[in-house]
Amino acid sequence: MKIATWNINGIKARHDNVIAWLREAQPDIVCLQEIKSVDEAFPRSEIEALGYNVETHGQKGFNGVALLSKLPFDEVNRGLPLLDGDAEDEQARFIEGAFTVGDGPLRVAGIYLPNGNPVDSAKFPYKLSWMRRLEAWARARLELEEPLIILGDYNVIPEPVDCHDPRAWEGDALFRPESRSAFRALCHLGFSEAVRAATAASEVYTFWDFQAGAWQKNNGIRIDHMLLSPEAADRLAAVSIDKHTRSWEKPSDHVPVWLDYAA
DNA sequence: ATGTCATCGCGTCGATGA
Repeated sequence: MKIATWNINGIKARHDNVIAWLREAQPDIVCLQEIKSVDEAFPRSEIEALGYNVETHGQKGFNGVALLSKLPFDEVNRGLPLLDGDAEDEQARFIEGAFTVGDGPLRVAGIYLPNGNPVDSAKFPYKLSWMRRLEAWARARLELEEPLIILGDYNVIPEPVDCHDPRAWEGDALFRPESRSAFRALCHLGFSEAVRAATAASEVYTFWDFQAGAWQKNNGIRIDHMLLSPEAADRLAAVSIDKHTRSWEKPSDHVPVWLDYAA
């Protein structure tokens, strides 16, 4: 079965592209980020008509995540738990679904990790604290020893090979040592990162900026990731990036990334 | 590193976020 992530950069602007891609790619489970919509404004019934169960965690104007699944949801959780001392978090960036695949469980968490720029603002510490929360949550989930996939827009460029021009990203929140180190710490809990489990190739990107002809110059970055628990990694059969959607009319700046999971 | 894009607000552009 096909499990995918896509930062669509607004469901209102991307409505037709999302429907077209669902019809074309036929994914079984999809995590969408940046729906930029409240739950009531999400085109739920239209996507249900394509055979999906739909769960959203939206907010007005910004952020917002959704889970679409051809399998029924056994459980849905919205929002990443806080740690002791954390302030309330109003931002909709996390949704988790539990499913039954064959006779076993599968957990899928869709995340939209904070961008963190500019680094001299409160946004950067918010990013790092969000990553600490994600690590704590993931650590607890791993104790279940179940197939778990955490996928979405991580807003982290893991290594220099994951961007066209590393020097241009020096100092950026996506490439700061603190961000990369927190991402590595998460992986080192025991996750396999699907794209790098499949290939060591360079110029493998998932995002191209709208500005300065980034797409035409292939000036991209790899920031949309899929992390698999050991139980899920055992079933990883293939990985792919739907790069062609970046040249569609009115594209998102991100493209869908997906894996084939042996059911 | 900015040649862009999406959204909101009550306004037909500016602020904000990425």
